[in-house]
Amino acid sequence: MKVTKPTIKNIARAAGVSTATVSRALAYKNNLKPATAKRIRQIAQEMGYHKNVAASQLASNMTNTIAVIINYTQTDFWIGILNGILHRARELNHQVITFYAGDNDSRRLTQTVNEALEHQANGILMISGKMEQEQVNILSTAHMPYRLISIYNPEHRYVSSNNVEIGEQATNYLIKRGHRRIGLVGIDHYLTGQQRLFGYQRAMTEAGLPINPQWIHYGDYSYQDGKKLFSAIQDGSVTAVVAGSDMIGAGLIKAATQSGWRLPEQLSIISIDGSDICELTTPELTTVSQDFYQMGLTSVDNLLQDQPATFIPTTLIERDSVQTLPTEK
Amino acid sequence: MKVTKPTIKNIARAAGVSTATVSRALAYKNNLKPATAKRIRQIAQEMGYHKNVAASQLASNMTNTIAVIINYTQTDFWIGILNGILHRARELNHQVITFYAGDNDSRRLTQTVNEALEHQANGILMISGKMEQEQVNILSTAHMPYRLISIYNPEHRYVSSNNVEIGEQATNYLIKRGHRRIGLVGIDHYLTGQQRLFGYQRAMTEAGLPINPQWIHYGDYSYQDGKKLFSAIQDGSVTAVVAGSDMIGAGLIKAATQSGWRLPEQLSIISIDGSDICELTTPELTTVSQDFYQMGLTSVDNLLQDQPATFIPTTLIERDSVQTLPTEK
DNA sequence: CTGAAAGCGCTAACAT
DNA sequence: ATGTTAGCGCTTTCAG
Repeated sequence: MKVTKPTIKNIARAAGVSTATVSRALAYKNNLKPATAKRIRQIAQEMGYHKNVAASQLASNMTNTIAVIINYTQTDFWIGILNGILHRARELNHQVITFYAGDNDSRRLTQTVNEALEHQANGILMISGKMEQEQVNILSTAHMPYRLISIYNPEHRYVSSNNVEIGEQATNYLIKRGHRRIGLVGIDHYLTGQQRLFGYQRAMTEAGLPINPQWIHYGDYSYQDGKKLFSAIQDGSVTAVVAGSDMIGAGLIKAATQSGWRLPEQLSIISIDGSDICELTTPELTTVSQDFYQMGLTSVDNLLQDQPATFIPTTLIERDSVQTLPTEK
Repeated sequence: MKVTKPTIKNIARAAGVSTATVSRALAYKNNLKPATAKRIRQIAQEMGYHKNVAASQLASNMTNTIAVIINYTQTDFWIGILNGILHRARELNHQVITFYAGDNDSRRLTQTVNEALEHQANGILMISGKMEQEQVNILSTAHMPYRLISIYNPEHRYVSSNNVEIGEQATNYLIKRGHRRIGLVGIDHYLTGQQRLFGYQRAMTEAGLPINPQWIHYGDYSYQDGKKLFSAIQDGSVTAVVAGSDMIGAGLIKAATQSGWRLPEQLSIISIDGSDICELTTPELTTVSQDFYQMGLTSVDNLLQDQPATFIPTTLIERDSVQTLPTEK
C-alpha cells in the first residue's frame, strides 16, 4: 500500500501561508491570529495530516517520551508497574512507548535495548527479571538516563523493592506460624533471587532453624515452573514454602491440588510479588507484595528528576481465609 | 541530566573519514573496505553511539516498524495477541512499538491513536474492546494502513474471531447438556457484544428455547464486573450462563463460591475468550477460545501484505473435569 | 572504496 | 502576525 502523507508544506500551500505559520498553528502557539490558526488546523484535519514525529524531534531536539522495556510476556506482574508509569508520565506530559523483548531471551533483550536507545527518549525504564552484563553495559554507556525497575542492582540506578526484606518477611511469617522446615521455591539465579534467598537464610538462621539445600529450588517465576517444581517438594520434606513469585505460588497450588493435596493443611504457601492475578488465582494465598502501581509512579519521578536509586516499601498482605497449620508434620 | 549524544559526525572525525562512510559502516553496507568498516564500528561502540532513529527515518523514509495500540491494562487477553505480533514481526524484520491507551478511556484512546499515527510506522494494529467512531475516523483518514484486532467492524479491516459463531457455539454447548434457561453475562454494548448476543439468540431460537431479556447482562469484560454481575443471576432464574469473557467467568465463579454456591452443580458456566489466565483461575471452566497467538501472527501478515479482513477460527476447549448438570432445576 | 552535497519534514531564531 | 532561512542527524545519489 503506497501512502503519501501530507506534510506541512502541502498544508501551507493549501492555506496560502508559509510552513512556519502552519507549524505554529499546529503547535497552538499564541503568536498568530486565532482565525488563521483555526483555518490551518481545519485544513490539516481535512487532509488527514499527522505530524511527522521524526522530523519534529530532529528539529526541536525534544521528545518528552519515556521508553519502557519489558522482558516478560508470559507473566503479568509488570502490568501494574506499567499502569503506574503511564499515569505519572501523562501527568508530566510525557509520552510512553513500550518495547517488548520477549521472555528472557538474552539476544532479543539486547536487540530491544538497542532499539529503545535509538529512539530519542528522555530516558528508559527497564522492567526485566534477568539482565546480563551485556545489556547493562549497553545501557550504561549509551548517554541516556535509565532505571532498572524491580531489579536490584547496586551498581546502577534502580527502583526496586527490597528483596532481602521480602524474603525475610515471608519466611518469618511462616516461622511465626510454627513451621520449621520451610522451602524456598522458584527463585531465579540472578540478583533478585539471590537477595530473596539471602533474606530467607537470614530469617531461618535468626530463628535458629537449619537450612537444607534441598529445600531450595530455582525457576523462572512462571506458572509452568510452579507446577513443575511441586514435584520437588511433594516428598513432604517441608511443611511450608515461600514461593518466589505469585505465579510460582499459583502453579504450586494447582499441582498440589491435582495431586490430591489439601491446602494449607498439607502445605502452607506464601507468595512473593502478589499481582492482581493473585487474588484471582488463589484467594487463600498470603502475599508479600510490592505495590506495583506505586513502583511505576516512583520510577517516572525518579527518572525524570534524576533521583538516586530507591526502594519501594514492602507490605505483607493476608487474604481472606488464611490459616496455616501451626504445627510441624 | 544533560546528555550529549555522539553523532556520526563525531565518529567520522574520530575515525578520520566522512559521515557517509560512517553511515555505510554502521548499516553494514558491503561497498566499503571491511577493515575500515570494522574500525568505525569499534569506535562507535566505544563512544556509546546509537543511531538517531528520527534522523534515520527522516532521511531514508523507512521505518520497518509496526505500531500496536492497546486499550486495556486491567485484563490481559491481549498478551497472547501481542506475543504473536512480536514473533511474526521479528521474522519479517520489523520492529514493534507499543502504545497503551489505558482502560477504555475514550479521550486517552484518541490521544494515543494520534501519538501512534505520528510515528511513521508501516502500519497500526489496534487492540481494543471499545472503539468509538471518533477514533475509527481518525485512523481511517490518516493515510496509514491499520487493522482492528479482535474487533469485528464490517466497515474496516479487521482480524477477529467470529463472534456470532462463538456465542452460538458456547450456547449450544450448554443446550446440548440439557440446559434450557441460559444466561448471557458480561457482554459489551458494542459490536463484539452484539455479535455474541446474536449467536446466543440464534442458538436458543434454533433449539426452540425462549429467551428472557432478564437473562442478559452487560459488563465491560472485567473480573470486577464478573463479580458484580453474579448478583444479577443469583436468583436462580438460569441454570447456566455464557460468560462474555473469561474474566467475567472468573468473577462469576469467585462471587458464586463466596456465596456458598457449589459449581457446576448450581450453575454451569462457559466462558468466551479463554486466555492463559483461564486455566489458572478456573480449571473447571469450559472455554470457547480464540487462538490469540495465531491472531497476532495473522494480524501482522494481514497488515503487511495488505490482505482483506479475516476471521480467526474458533475452537471450543473443554478442560479437566467439566461435568455440567444435564438437568434443569 | 570513499567524499561532497542535497535533502527528509519540521522547528526556531531572525526578519519584516 | 507572518515569512525567510538555517539547520537537526542521517541516508543517498553522484563524483571521483
